[in-house]
Amino acid sequence: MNTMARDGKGRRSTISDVAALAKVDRSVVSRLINDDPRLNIRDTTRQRVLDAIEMLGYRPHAGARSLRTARTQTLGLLIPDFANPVYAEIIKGAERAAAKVGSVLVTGSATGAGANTGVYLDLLGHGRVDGLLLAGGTMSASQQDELARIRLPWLVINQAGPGKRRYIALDDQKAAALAVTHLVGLGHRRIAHIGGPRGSDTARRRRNGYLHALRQAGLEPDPALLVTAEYTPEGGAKAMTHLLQSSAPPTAVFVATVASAIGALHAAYEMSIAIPAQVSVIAVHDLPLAASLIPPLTTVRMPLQHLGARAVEMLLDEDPNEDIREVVSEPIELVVRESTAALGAGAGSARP
Amino acid sequence: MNTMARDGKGRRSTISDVAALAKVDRSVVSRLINDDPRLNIRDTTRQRVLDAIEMLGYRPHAGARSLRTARTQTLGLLIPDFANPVYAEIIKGAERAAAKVGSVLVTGSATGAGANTGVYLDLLGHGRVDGLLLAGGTMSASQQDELARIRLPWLVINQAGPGKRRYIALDDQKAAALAVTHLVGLGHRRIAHIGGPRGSDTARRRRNGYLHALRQAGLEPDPALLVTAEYTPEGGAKAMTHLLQSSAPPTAVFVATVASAIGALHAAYEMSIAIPAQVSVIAVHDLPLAASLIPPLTTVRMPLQHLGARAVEMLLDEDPNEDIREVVSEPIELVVRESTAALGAGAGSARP
DNA sequence: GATCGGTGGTCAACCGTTTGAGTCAGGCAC
DNA sequence: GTGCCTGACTCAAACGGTTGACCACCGATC
Repeated sequence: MNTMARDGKGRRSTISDVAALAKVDRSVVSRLINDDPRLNIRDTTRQRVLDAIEMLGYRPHAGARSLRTARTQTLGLLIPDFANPVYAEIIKGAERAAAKVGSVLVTGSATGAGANTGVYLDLLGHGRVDGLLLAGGTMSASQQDELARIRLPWLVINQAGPGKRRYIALDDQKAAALAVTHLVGLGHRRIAHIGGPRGSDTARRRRNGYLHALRQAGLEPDPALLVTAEYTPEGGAKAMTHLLQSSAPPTAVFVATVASAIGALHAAYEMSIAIPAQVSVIAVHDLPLAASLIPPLTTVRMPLQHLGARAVEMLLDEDPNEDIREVVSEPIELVVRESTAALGAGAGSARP
Repeated sequence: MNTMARDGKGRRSTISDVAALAKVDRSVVSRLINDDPRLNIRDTTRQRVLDAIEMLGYRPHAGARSLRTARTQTLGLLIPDFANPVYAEIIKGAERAAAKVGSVLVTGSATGAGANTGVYLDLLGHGRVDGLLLAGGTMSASQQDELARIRLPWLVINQAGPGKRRYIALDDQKAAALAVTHLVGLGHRRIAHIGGPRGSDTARRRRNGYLHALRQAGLEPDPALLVTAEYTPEGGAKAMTHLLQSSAPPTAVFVATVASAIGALHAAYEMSIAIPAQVSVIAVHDLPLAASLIPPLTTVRMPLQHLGARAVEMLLDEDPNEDIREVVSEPIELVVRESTAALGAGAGSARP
């Protein structure tokens, strides 16, 4: 009997197929696969059911289940671009945290949907995920309202500030201060900043941290040393070229992210300017890549995986109607490699 | 009336709430949002319904819908690791293709699930996605059987070979031949290969292409010049160091992927070996990053975005019970930058 | 010999949508 | 006046699981 559901090209088998084959009620099958403690079952019966499941290749239908239970065991993460390696780290942490609570994390990028977050909000909006994480990018107030209206728990990653209601962010200001202080400690006075794009919240905070740390060190920021760039190698290269061509170039550069730093190093190479002999370079985010650049890049390590994991936890634990504002400050630490050197160490420290 | 569903902290609004508020039957609402051609509706009624939807912030419940229609408008993509930038390109292409047919692509990585693909098969298995794309990694025959049993359309990206039943892959053999031929054309005879990890299918095909192209050029492959490495900078660095320390080092190296090439360039830098003056380096995959390496990396460009897009199309178009074997060979082309040079061009072409 | 408490299940309502089939009022042809 | 059509809806049965309530049987207890 029931071979139709087993080997036909036809429909997938359902819980009723399993129940019929095992000669029990559907509810027994359901309680068994969910280990419902209210289930009392003979070992022989249990085995019959398990055999039937195996024989039919039965998997519960996620839609039906979520319809009844109002839970999907799925979390969504929306990022602007998979090509930015920073997100790979955040995703890794978030996936692990999700797995720990028996959920699966699915990630999508705004590029695919024509940079239109709205499309994803529609598609993921209701009954597909239990919560939505929004990383990077920019979020308008109306988009926040929209999210709240949908009654979906949500959390923004790395966008802080007074206009935001539910976020978790890294302490970018501290990271910037750490970088600038390192350069100052090496004797640098003309310290430039290749910041992130306008509108980016992390860029704003790192820039503030840079300005603040300079002043703390008794240095007056020079507007000519403050430029912006996309978070890409191309952006970083353009900005670095601009800085190095100026009449009074910096002796050290604090780059807002490692992707831009790759371009910055490359621009210096193209102009035959030795790093760190002539110019020191330091960047935020200690990605695996950083150690393999030429020269190995001095960075400020940020707890990206932790950020992703913590975001998942808060999304699930906190009341979806309350505001969330959390800033992660630990551990943020300097990783000194070969792209920074003391001012005036001169060509002596340059590689041949 | 019905304020409960609108502004209470309570449940999300359903199609019934909308119908009640607009004083029509649920079916009218349903047909309206799906533009069912069988719907005849007065303009005033239509507006009432639209207003009710807007007022309640109504979104259809994806689970209920997929339960009824047996479609989710969602496709899943499983990759081994988000840190590998090759996948960023594939994802981009796949997302765009999915969006074009009104679906959303969600991506997950095996790392999050403890490297256990099985977990994802369970979670995504049934009723959550309309089809599953599996990229990279390795797939056993039993896993293929499992997928077939679940009756979910699936397709493997970049794993070809006789044991595989449903795949789409790039012509890695051609890419390898292009690389080797370029090096041979520059006069190189001792050409090494830093291949991908054992078990990787792309690695196997690139290695075969390398061996075949060498023989085509009348060169006998030297086993000492054939090493393997993980698809990471660290892996590439280790392999390169090994090659360069040998008593008879190569004059050119064909690296299986750009991530490893980053490490290879770095290893040469650490050993003060000039690229390309002393050793030429070429790699597969022309990622944006390649142009920003030091020196800019000569690569073989592969249509990664096209691969992702085509995978989505085939997943949806082809009969899920038939085998699929497609190899994409066009466009695959050489991108010459500065990491390769003619044999014996000597230190003259090296940068200061 | 009626009652009690497990044990090992069964029954049926419900979750939110979709969709084939049916209803009903009004207009038109004959 | 009857029949037929059409426009504008309404009705109700699925879809596949979950879960609180219920039941039949059996051995033990009072």
